[in-house]
Amino acid sequence: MLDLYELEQLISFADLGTLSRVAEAFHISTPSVTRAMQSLEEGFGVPLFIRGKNRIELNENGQAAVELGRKLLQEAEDTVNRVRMLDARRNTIVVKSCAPAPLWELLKKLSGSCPGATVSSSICQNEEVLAAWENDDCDMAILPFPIPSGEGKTEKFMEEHLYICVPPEHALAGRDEVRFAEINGFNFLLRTELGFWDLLCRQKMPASKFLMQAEEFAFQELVRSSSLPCFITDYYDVDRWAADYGRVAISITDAEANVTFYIACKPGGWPRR
Amino acid sequence: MLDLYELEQLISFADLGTLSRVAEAFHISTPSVTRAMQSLEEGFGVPLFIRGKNRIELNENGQAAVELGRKLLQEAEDTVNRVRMLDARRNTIVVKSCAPAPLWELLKKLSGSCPGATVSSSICQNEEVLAAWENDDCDMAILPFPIPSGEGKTEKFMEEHLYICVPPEHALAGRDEVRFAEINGFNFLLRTELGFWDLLCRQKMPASKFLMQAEEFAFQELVRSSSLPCFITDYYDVDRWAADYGRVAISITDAEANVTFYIACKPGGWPRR
DNA sequence: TATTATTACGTTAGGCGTAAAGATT
DNA sequence: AATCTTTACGCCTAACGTAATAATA
Repeated sequence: MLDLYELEQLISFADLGTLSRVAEAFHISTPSVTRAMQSLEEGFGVPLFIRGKNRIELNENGQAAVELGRKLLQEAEDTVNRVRMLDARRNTIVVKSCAPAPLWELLKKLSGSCPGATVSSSICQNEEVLAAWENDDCDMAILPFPIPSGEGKTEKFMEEHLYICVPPEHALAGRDEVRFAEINGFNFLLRTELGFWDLLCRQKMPASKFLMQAEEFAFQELVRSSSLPCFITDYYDVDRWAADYGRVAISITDAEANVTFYIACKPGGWPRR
Repeated sequence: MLDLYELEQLISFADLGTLSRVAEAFHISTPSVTRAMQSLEEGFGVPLFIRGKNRIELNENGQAAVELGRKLLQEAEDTVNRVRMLDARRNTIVVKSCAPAPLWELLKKLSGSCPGATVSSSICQNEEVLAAWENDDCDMAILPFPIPSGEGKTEKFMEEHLYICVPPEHALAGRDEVRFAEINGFNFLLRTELGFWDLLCRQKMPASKFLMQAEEFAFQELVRSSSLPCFITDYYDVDRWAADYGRVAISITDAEANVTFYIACKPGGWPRR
């Protein structure tokens, strides 16, 4: 029976050129390597080397064994990796969401209903979420529209309403509500990783520029210290949030700013089997 | 590192259903099998079994490992077999000939020039020889016409002339020479394994029937005891051969009965490297 | 009771490293 | 002298089988 460890040494020999270097690389003695190569030859049943008194090199069989052996080792590695992947995939709930708030809401619920489960979540654009859902690359999908779902079930999950948040001295501060068209052209502070909100803002306010901030802390400092408007949603207590930063919140009335999120779940409960 | 022996036991377990049967099949003790399965689980890094107190079965990981493992084991086997094949192929000269006589002649020469070599020879029809030559499935080819050969070289090898051999009381016994058309309709004794001669006879003498004899000894006895005509060629001493069986030899004058054999050799001498 | 998996345990075979030999550059 | 492969040899681990345990059908 072929020994993959010995085969690995053979391949290392092909790469390094001398048994001593193989021994060094594997942290074993040179006699061990010699014996491994002899055992390998025995296993193949044909000579693999041309032996001089103190030189050894691959013959044509050996070269073929190395080439085929590389493939075999790769396949062996793939074999265990695939099983591992399968296991990992089965024990993790993969969630793709188009926005942060409904994802957080879902994670909250999951930590209650599936306390042990590993959850792998990511926020991305609508199309990406849809693609993942259709390719079975996720177990749950959150989108701002009903999800066409043959298998599994899709249902209304939550609503979220968008506000802008401006300092009291801002031109719009006195307003009760606004429309995208009115704020198009203003520059905004914006968090990254907002999923479909990001794209929506750029589409509805093509004349605006957005100062992206990846870090929550940096974002908060900018909100506090600058007079640039930013966004907030009713996932938070909007008025208290605005007050904390010395600002006022103004509702956006466009239909697109008032979103209903839908969630789809693949069938088969947790943990799977 | 994955141990193929352990993997083989896992697969055997999938087939046999119980560790005891695996132990029996491998002629080892049950604890050995238990340990092998534990070691395998360790290697994969994920559980492969659902364990009861005295029951054990594959879980989903285990089933995947079995399926992938089967492939891997097959590939491991293929790996050593291919190297073996390569070695065998390199150390044997494969000869395909369309007829016995030039093959024997070649073998005689090879035993002189390549005393150590293993020679694998076979006699078959022209098309088969040509196909083998073109597919690199043989090192030397013998055919009754010049061989179209990009690589290697082709040259005239020998001539052979066909005779019929009849008892003195036979209707044709007095003739000096004959043509196929004249002997069409007579029934003949014929050896098997004659390659293209066989087909030639059937084509030139469609009205004749041929009593095929696989064994040389049986053939000779029939030649001696029956009055059926048979064939002989000048690869032997035709007159002496005929006399030994109390017969006379008559030359066939058709062009097709007087053949020039050509031989083609793949490049690269012997032994290869 | 018969079968099965697993643990415990003692023995042994085989694998490893050290040391040394032989050879080459 | 330095490097390299291979053999010899002794130790020691680790793999194996026997026996025992526990549980099930």
